[in-house]
Amino acid sequence: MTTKVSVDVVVLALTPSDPAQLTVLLSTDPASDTRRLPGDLLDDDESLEQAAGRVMAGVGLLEPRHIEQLASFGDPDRAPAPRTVSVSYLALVPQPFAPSGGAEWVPATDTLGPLCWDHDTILSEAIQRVRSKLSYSNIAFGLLADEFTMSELQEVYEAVLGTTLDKRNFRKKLRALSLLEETGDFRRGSHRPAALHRFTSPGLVLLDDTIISG
Amino acid sequence: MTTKVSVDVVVLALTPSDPAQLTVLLSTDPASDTRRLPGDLLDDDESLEQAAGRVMAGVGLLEPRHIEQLASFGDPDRAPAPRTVSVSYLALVPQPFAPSGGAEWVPATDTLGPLCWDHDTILSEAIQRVRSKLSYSNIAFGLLADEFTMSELQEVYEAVLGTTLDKRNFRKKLRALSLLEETGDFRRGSHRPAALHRFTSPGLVLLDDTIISG
DNA sequence: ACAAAAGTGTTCTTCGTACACCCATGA
DNA sequence: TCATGGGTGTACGAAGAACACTTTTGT
Repeated sequence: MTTKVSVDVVVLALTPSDPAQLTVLLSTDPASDTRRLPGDLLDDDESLEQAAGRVMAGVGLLEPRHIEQLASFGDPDRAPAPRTVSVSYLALVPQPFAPSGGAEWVPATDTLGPLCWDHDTILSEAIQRVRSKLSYSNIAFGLLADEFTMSELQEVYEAVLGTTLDKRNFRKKLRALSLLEETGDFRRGSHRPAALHRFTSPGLVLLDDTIISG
Repeated sequence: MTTKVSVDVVVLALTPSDPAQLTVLLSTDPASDTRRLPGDLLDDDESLEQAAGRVMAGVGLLEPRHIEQLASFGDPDRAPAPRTVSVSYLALVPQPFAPSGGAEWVPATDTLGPLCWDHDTILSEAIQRVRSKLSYSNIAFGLLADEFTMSELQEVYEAVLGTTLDKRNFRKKLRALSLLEETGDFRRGSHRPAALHRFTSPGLVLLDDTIISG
């Protein structure tokens, strides 16, 4: 009747060297020497969100762009005794920051080596969550800086969905949703300058219809 | 670091006398004499799903048509001490069965009187979940018997979404998805007999596109 | 015969999709 | 001047939305 509760956090970002690739922040479990999601036991006087914040601070992340509860996992044998229920969170950041606490960034491929206990399951549910939420929300903002080019936004969609998208249709669709505004600034490189955009609403916005159609 | 974990279940059905209305199964909290969601503390050796099954059995529900995890709630002051994290589940049944264990069916209106602790929040998240899942899954099967008429199916959509829908467009859309098949039987009344249908797949099916368009 | 719900098609508009070229800059 | 990524429009087909009457049964 009395159980340990852990809060585990899946922190995702795009890989800077290969923006078509997601990367996840992992710690190492000292006991089994395998990788695990950052997590800790819930304190008596903190909320689940506070615990998630504490876990993130422990790996060097103070302010994720987005965080939401993912799911809870409670099979009696999901982890070694004592019996522990995991409440897991999904956090998004615009790029892989320098981690602390011995954590490191690992490509979140499907061929990712096994993680501790059921953390593989948690990770794949997290990626699935981002993927489905891309199509009916502005969750992409979590993987982007405040200001971004349309190509960068499209890269987020392509990386998470694992597809390529038509540039003209993508821009047309997002223009129609009027979630974005131009900042007036430009990103410069050895090519035509790219107009910077931001999302008009600061947080997560859920849409009635879908952003990317079947 | 050691916490109580409760599993609470939101059981929803359509009201038979008014199929445009959802109804929810509630218990009464002996301490505060207010209504609450059926729930119990997690046993040491059972999974979360098993606990949800035990809770449902306690109110007379052995086989819901559908059950899924909803979310977890863990604010330190969400309920009286000892500090308890709630892992909540959503269950759907085709009609309000005779409850046991002192539970009763209550209309799930927005003007529903207050429930214990944060159970209002849990209930409204549950209704919201059904509402959004209607548009990208066949979750309506949870609120229907094995065989049903197209009008009954449409009633589920209208009750949960709180809208009316055009009969011809609704049927056209569902026919195009080919989730349904005719059983060959008919429901008879003082009117033209209605063809009975069933879902071709037994459980939850997630769709790529949306069933009901904006 | 009448009441009550079942069943069915067409038109119009909107939205998705496919597709190729010029532009502005840095080197 | 060249390489690089930025930026734009149109034509076609598919799907959504609006809309009203006939059918079959029970009483």
